Amino acid sequence: MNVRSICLAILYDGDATGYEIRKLSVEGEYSYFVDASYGAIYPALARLEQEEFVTSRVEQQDGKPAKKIYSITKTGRATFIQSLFEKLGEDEYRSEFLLFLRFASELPQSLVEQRLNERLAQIDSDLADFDRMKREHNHPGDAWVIDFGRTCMQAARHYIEAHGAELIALARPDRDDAAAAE
Amino acid sequence: MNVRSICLAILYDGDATGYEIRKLSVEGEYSYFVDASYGAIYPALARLEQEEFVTSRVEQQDGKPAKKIYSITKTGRATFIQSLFEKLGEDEYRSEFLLFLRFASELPQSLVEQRLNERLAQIDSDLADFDRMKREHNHPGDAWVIDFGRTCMQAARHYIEAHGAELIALARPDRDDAAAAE
DNA sequence: TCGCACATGTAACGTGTTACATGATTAG
DNA sequence: CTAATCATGTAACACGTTACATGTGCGA
Repeated sequence: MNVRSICLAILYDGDATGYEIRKLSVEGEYSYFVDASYGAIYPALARLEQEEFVTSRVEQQDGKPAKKIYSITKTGRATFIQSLFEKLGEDEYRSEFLLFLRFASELPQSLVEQRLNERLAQIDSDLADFDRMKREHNHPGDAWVIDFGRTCMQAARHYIEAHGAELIALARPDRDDAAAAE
Repeated sequence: MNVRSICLAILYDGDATGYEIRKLSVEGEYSYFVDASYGAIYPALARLEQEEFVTSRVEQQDGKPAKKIYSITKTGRATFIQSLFEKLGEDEYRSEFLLFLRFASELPQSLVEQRLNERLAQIDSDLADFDRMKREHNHPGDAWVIDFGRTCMQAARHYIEAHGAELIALARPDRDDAAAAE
């Protein structure tokens, strides 16, 4: 799933600027699919425009810099939907958190406990995000996908709450942390 | 989480060759943390050896090419554990599958249904993998992490089984698929 | 007045992938 | 006899990030 596809997916639901696309993909609803920077988005949009998958118009604003608003074309829509017919790339999950937990037995209890608590807080904040998104969602499939995410997150939360203590018990008593680092 | 760290994490549990590390990270237990290729692993190991975080010895084999077996050093161990004390990178989840489902309303029902079934099959195969891994696990934290993964996957599975039909209902009746691509 | 939000864009850089070179053995 | 597995390594390439350039207006 490259930056090009993400631009098309976002523009599918409505016009946007490069600036807005980046925001959506880093902080917003799309952050669960991608995480793209300006250096990737602006060139991608320029190329998409050349290929006539999107068009742009410039809008002057007083005080603020001019905006370059992109719209998806009919060809762009067709190409994007067509790409969904092709074999999907595999989902990928990369978790430094889980790698950390795997080594709980080599780490001080206090650190393991802290990381577990941080994760619970993170999940709660994500869950709140999902609720906000669900209120704002516009696309018909959104609600389903959001609830899917919520279900998985809640399962993770419950597991940590039910079994966190077992992991902490595995870790090193706190005086030992100098030994662990040695 | 770069390739260097993964090499250290794998070598932490025992000696391995570059070939074996790649296998573990693509097909094996580590595939849930990374997915590294030869072109990344071999240079990383060479650099780690220069920095004295690992050592290597060559083992001749009859019939097969010679192996270069890497071992982690004391410094390597300490450095790796120390890196776990530092602030963790965020988990990342990238799912083409969810992006696809988001656009269910633009796609033919048969395709949505097929993808949902493929996913169920994929989850079952992952679940079976987890069971195998749990039998083979050597590291104390492994069992916890594996059960965590299993819990999340099972939640995903149940959600798809319980709510898949709602998504299919949202999709386009099958005659319509030419229109969707247009 | 400091820094942030808005807004676009480029150049240097980092990191990892794909494809190739090499070559014996074994299973189908 | 073909393909896969074992095994290491490199070079070309793709893709994306970080940092910078540029400039205004607003809130703390």
